[in-house]
Amino acid sequence: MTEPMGITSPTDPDAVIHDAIATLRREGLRITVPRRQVIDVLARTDEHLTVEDLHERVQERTDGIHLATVYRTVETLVQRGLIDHIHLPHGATTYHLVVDRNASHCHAMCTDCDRIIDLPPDLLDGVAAEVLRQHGFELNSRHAALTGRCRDCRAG
Amino acid sequence: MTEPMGITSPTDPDAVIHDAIATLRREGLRITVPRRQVIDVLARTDEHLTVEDLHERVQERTDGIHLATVYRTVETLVQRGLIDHIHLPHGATTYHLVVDRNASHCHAMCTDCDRIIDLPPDLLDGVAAEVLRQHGFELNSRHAALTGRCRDCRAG
DNA sequence: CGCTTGATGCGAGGTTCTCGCATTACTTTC
DNA sequence: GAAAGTAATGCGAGAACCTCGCATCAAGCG
Repeated sequence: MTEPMGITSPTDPDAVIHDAIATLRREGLRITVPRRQVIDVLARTDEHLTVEDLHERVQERTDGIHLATVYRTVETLVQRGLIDHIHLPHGATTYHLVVDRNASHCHAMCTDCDRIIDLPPDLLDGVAAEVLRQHGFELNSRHAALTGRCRDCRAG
Repeated sequence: MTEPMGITSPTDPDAVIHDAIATLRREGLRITVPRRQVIDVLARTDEHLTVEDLHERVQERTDGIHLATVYRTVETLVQRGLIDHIHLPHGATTYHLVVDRNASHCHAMCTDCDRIIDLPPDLLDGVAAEVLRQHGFELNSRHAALTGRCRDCRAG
């Protein structure tokens, strides 16, 4: 992997934003209004947002930012490891900021209520090791959006 | 969980087709040409096919079957538990016949070459139990399309 | 064989996402 | 602080995947 990113206070939006901007700059990428806004929105929520969601919220702040730009922005941020994306059954891809690069967590989605629950980062470690040994397949647990039924829907 | 793998001859297409048709009939559903063809195609391959794939192959046999019909057919077959569908990142949903209803397997997709590899049915059993206990979330490992990089792509 | 109604064919259209191209604006250099 | 070079954006067209309503057809029944 890469060198440990010295994140000071993990949930302080301003610090996260500053780090993200610094990373972009370090990689030779330009700091544009759309990029600032997308990072800002993601840094100030713990929700998992679709591009549509992001576009909507970014629009509320700065008018005229095109949907295609948001798509390109999240693509860029994913490539640089600044945000994670998970693919959901029956729906769009959702995005969320990477706070700790060494502990990106797993997700599960309820097929009844579409809610997303976060799971421990190490949940699939054992399985990953097993799959690597048996099948030579290197699991990326980040993208693994598991599915099932959540506590509430099972009860209801 | 038990391990009832390979009781009769699990890969005999004709037997599988016969069973599937019988199930449809038992459920009061009509046995139509499109349904026959979709089941037939799926029974004679171990690939994971998209609706587009299915439509193409069905068309080669009987002309005039509409794409929308294939969509409706797979939906019906999924509902009756005759086929499984998995949602893939960056692509369409793929379908494959359920051979053993007690041991539907897991899947992983290579993000480099888009290949799908089948994984043991019990791979996520431990994780599923853990998630259920800790989070009350009932995992459905059928839909869980894991992602990562396959042996070939890691080597290349 | 004819009836009933579930299933299909068809096309319109929705949603999610991509792409090419002209224009804008971020960064660097002077 | 202005000009230059080019990365990034805004825009619209359109691809890919999927859904739906409705008229028609045919599977299964007696």
